[in-house]
Amino acid sequence: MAATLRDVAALAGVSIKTVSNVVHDFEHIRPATRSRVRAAIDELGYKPNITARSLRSGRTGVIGLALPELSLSYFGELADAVIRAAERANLVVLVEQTGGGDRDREIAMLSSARLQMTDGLIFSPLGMTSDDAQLLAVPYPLVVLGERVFGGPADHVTMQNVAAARAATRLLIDRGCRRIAVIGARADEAVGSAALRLQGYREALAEAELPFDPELVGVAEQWHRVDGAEAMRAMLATGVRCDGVFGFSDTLALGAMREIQAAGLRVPEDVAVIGFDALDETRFSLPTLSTIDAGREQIADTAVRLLVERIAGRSEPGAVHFADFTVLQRESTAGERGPDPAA
Amino acid sequence: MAATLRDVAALAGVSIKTVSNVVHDFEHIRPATRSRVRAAIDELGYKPNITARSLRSGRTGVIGLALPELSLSYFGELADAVIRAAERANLVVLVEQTGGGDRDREIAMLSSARLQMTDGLIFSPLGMTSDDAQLLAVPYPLVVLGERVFGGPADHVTMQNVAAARAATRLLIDRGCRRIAVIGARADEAVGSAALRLQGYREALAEAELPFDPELVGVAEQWHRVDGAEAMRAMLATGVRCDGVFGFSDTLALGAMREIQAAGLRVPEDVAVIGFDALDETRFSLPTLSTIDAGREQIADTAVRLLVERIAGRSEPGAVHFADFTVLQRESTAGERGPDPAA
DNA sequence: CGCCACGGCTGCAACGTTGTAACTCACGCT
DNA sequence: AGCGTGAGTTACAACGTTGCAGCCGTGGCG
Repeated sequence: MAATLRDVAALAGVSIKTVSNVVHDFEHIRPATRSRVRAAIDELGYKPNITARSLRSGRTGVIGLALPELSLSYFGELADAVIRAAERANLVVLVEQTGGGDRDREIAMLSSARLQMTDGLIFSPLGMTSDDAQLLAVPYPLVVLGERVFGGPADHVTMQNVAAARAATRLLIDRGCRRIAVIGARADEAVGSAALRLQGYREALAEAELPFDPELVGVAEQWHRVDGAEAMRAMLATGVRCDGVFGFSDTLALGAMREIQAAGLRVPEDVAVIGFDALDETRFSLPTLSTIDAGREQIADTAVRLLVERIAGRSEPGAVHFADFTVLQRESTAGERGPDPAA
Repeated sequence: MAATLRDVAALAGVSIKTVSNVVHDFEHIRPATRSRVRAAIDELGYKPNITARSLRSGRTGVIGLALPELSLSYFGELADAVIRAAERANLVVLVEQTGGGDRDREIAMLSSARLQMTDGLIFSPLGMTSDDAQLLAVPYPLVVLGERVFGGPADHVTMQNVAAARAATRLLIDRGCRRIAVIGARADEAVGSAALRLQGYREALAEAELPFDPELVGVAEQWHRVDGAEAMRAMLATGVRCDGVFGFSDTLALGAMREIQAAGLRVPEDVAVIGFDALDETRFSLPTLSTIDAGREQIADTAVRLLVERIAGRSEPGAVHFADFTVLQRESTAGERGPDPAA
């Protein structure tokens, strides 16, 4: 059995509370008493019982992180960042998976008994919509990530999807691309990353006075690599030609790039490609993939900071925070494209 | 404030203990009482306080998972599998990162106060060695994963590295490869994945009576994609020729494959490539990458099962469990290679 | 008829910690 | 001498739960 305050107190010949005071570096303790207690602590190898402390204080020092799937690189990298940010705040992270966009599981997670021992939750939904916003009125501190649910009663940390997508598209336009395909649109989606990035794409086209061609919109309900490949293959098969591709995620872009190359086209000479997310692996594809760093580290830091503030009871929830983004120019959009000979 | 047993008891006009009995589906309760208590529970929205229950019972229902980095795909997928396996056992997972092979951090993790509220730990070290085995004698249930520490006093779940590496090499040999390079050896390593996989490689060569050529051993201390690319580039730069490459991990193999293609060689026609780990993304590379599924799901299931047994106090620790492996034959090793014209 | 068994329920103590109030000195001031 | 002050320490209660012993009443059995 592990030693308790009582054991230490008995050995040191003081009261339990004095030992507790020593553990907490309380000021008014005689040096002699302090060292006697310290010795007893060392001798018994005493470690405070966190569970008892939690019961007493109402805090566990644990925060929950609910996200779709760790095996998706984006969420693996996000969890990495959240855990590191939490560690800096002396918190530890309990990770739950909701599956890839399973709305019911996401909603169930919000009232899961498994989260009881958590001081608060960072929640990244993929299946809920703004219609479900009122479900975010939970009786514990909550910070929501992502683009699925807006207008809820919780703090919200998100990225500048429209502006970042506009910048990505603009990069292709500046490089000389005139027929730019997107990969990753969702058929029935009004909110969410896909809709916002599509909006940014259209804004960039409009700014450059380029026409919007529905044939250049590749639909992909899931955003795995295979989905990007299939969408690209389908587009190429219909004979639609493009000189630039904007993948709404890096995995989509990498899948699409594979199909472009398999079709005998060169990247970036024939088709330039840019992704979104700045996954580590984009630095090592062939060619290296240009992408958007939408501020994942900053999102993790901000989410943890907001959650800590909410746990401490400071500030009112409901604010929306946008992270900064960066365009990462790599090989897949390198070079300058001359005037289009076919135009 | 959340409702407690006391509140429910007062509302239902029964004792606290009766409410507790209802919550726990205790048998001998009059239906009338039961429904009255149930109604009070619903009215107040009572949820048991897990922290208090933990203090009383000594169990938290939380297990720890300590691994190097979630942003490495292998560990992201491992964590995914562990969390799913834990969920089936009604456990929730607290994830800690030790960094990529930081021995001191790994050792510190074993006695971290942050794990106090955990019933046990699944630990995947990357920097420790068998010299540190006695450090695994911790006063809580522990299951160790991986190839770094053998002979410790904890349960151990691992993969059949030697046999699986032999099978991977054998696949290349059967395909007709005669000069097979490996990527991912570590200079100073006696134990660990690299050493074991190198041993399997050498056994397969010996079986086929092929010579072992040190020039074909590519060193890579880290196993990111960039390390595989660099090792391969270095080997190609020295003029060493090979017709097959066995990457000790999928990321290494994918990095190596990129360099092979960048050098103007075709995969699999000029050089066949096989990896190790069966990462999801190997299904979507160009060409798709043959690899070894070393039994990640089974490892996660077994680790959770053993930990549960140890928490329950059943069985003595110290056993080593080996997962089954599968060879996944894909495009990167497709086709039959004729007799080597240069031979 | 007396006793036991048992269904149905209650009260108390305990898990290990911490906040609050209070106690005991020693000291210095009036 | 009497009193306030504050350092050093302690006792007690409480956080919300569950195990245990035990209470009361009813019905069956010898």
